[in-house]
Amino acid sequence: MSRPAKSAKPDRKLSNFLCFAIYSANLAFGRAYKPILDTVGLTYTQYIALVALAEEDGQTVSALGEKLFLESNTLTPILKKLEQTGYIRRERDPADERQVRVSLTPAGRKLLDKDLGESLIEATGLGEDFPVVQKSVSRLRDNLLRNTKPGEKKP
Amino acid sequence: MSRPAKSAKPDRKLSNFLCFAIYSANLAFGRAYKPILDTVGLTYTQYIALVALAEEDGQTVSALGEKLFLESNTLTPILKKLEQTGYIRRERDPADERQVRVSLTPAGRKLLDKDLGESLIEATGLGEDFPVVQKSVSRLRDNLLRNTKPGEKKP
DNA sequence: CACGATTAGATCGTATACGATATAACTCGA
DNA sequence: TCGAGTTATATCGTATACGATCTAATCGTG
Repeated sequence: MSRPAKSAKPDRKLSNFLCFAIYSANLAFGRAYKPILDTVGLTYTQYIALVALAEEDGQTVSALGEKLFLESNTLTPILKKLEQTGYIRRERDPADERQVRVSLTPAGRKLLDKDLGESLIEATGLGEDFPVVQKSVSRLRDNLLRNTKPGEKKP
Repeated sequence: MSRPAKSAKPDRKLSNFLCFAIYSANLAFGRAYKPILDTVGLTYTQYIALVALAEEDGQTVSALGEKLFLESNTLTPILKKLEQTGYIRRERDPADERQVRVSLTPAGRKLLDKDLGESLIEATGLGEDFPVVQKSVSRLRDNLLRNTKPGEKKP
């Protein structure tokens, strides 16, 4: 989607598309994190999932999915991999066998103490705009999700 | 990566991670575009590739890849799909048979005239901040790519 | 001009995303 | 309480991303 324009014919250039800016910035983050995460045997998404898990231990797959905006079809394989790597545990909730509770292992907790992304803060070159951009993009995401919920129209 | 903090122990919450904001905003864009793009039989990435192609017809795969920050391993299958769907043509350059020139078909050009993302501008809820966010995120991307080039260090 | 080095695309294997569907566990009303 | 409906997770098929590698075409240098 390109930026708003008063004129009838907006500039249909890639560089004016906000969606492309986000898309390509996401690629860039993935690449920036790769060499760092390779040292601990994690992928970008796996790392993000660990951070979400750190906020609250013993979450169900759906709860984690709500934080991450992902569902079980995507999350299950990722969590299985993280379990296999030894950073998390997955166990059925005895009180409701449908649910799977996910928790950090000591290895997982130790990993998160390292603050692996610290070195990238400077690499963004945003300086004091950092929190502003972070908030704008989060707001953008929330608005998009709310305003385009499947089958819904805005009032 | 979380936002900068003066304190020794920054808030390691998901919501403070710029990379997560970008990651999830990208998911949100993909979902927002889906119902629109479904009507013309395109995926999100395929659509972005078409827009990049519209900037200049007859580009090589690498040239397109530079605009999109993608390489042939990702781009080739996408372009083959777009050819199959009838929106582009792919042909070896007679002057250098290694290169593949990609061009829009009339159907592809017609599609791009429709301005499919227009309706999402409002859904971002950014209002007049739209171009500001677009530029900040693009800058962020460029900085990340420049400052973390494989094996390189900043001076 | 021959031949090793380089270049452009393509292919393959792995890891996400995600719609559609499957499966097992729980809920709730007749 | 029993069976229909619901819920939580998992599975499957398709489409990206991307490192590693392959192949064919071109280039460069002796």
